[in-house]
Amino acid sequence: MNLAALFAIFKQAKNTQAMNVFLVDDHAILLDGIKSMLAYEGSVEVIGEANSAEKALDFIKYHSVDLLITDFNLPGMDGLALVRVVKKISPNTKIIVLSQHDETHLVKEILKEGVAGYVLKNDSHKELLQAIEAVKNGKIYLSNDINRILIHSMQFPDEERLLTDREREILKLIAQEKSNKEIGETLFISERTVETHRKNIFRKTKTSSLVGLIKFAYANNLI
Amino acid sequence: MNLAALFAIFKQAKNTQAMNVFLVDDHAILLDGIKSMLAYEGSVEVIGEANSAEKALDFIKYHSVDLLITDFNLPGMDGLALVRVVKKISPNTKIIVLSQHDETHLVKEILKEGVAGYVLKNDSHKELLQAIEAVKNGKIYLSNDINRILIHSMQFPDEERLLTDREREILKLIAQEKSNKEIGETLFISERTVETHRKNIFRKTKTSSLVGLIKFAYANNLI
DNA sequence: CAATAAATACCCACTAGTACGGATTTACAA
DNA sequence: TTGTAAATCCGTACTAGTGGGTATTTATTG
Repeated sequence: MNLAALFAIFKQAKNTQAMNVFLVDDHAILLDGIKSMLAYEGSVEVIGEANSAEKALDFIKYHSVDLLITDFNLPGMDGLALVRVVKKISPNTKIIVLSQHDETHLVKEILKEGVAGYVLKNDSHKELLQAIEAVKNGKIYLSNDINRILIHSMQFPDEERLLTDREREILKLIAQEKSNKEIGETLFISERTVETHRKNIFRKTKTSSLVGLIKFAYANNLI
Repeated sequence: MNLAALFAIFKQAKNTQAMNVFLVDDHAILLDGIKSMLAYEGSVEVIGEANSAEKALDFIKYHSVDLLITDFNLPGMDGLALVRVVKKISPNTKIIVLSQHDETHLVKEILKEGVAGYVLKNDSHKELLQAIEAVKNGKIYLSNDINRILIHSMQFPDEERLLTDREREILKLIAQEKSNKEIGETLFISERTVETHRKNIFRKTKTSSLVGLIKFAYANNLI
């Protein structure tokens, strides 16, 4: 009998009402690490994993999942889109988002979708375990850093909506290598209007070069 | 007595010649995951961890480390720089690089420094364990994907040196929001020369807009 | 109702960069 | 030695974008 088997017995012994968990992350190492970490916990059982949102949906469509732990950045369909679909097709599935991102805008965006937890990859594993525990008890769990960010955004509400929706839309098109003219044609507005938006975007993001703007777009996950 | 304690006893029992390991990654969750994963392995003992290259060096300066497992992307000093310093101050320390990057150029760059292993974060944890096992036996371990990349680069040697050193240097400066004039002043060359390089960079990278170029720079870790 | 924010649109002057072009020196490999 | 690659440099014409304005309409909010 090996250690893993021995371990399984112990786990089962203290396992009263285990919650089934499905993991999504494109980094297999991280996935394995979390699985390994959860193996110590009798309260959860990992029933599956996927390295993309699409594969995760394939599973969730046909299986009942209590808890979904997903990365934000995924190849193809991203974490936000996954959350939206899961909330629709399986409303009882709780979701914990595991992300690198601590930008106010992104955090708020995904919290609006009604996720049960948000933990940063920079946080220790204890935060994740606490989040799982909280979710089991029907609570919402945000890691310390996220709480701090949200409080900050309440204290300085002007920072959060830096760019308007339209400006954001235009910035995305700029990042798609479109010229002002093309953007105007795409959005059915005059090139002059695009220029004005562009000026405002530069002013608001405190950048003066296109390069700086693209960096901003990267930092804010607009690319 | 809890499970962890019980586990420690088993570990010690089968522990013959454990290798001490130091981990470096800026994502605490990943760090915790790997630690948890290695806890099953009697052959290695994690003696420390750090979330930055600088902190890792502080430790390595005063302690003997058999194996260093480090991320490539780190805040501040990056993995490549860390490897170089460690190879200098502690030549007997073996190094396994754990990275998201599979760009030929980056992989070759770090392999040149004489690391003992290179595993992608996309690989499963088995690859990492195999790498550790190989390193213990004095071998060099490259994960499957990395091997494939290296073989590909041998088959298509023209792809790897897409940009010359000078062009790379100039691209970095472009990405730092410098104008052609400023770049010329920085490198003590004429603005015209910078223009020529710029043209060549655009041609070689098959991009036509600055935005596309910045994206290329991101993809190739030049930013 | 007044004030504000967002989206729309235009003018003018200016500059940085683009797109052609061509050219020289150095170094290294066939 | 001949050829190639890399790095250096220049001219001219053109365009896209920058920076400075101003102004209108619509919607929201105090």
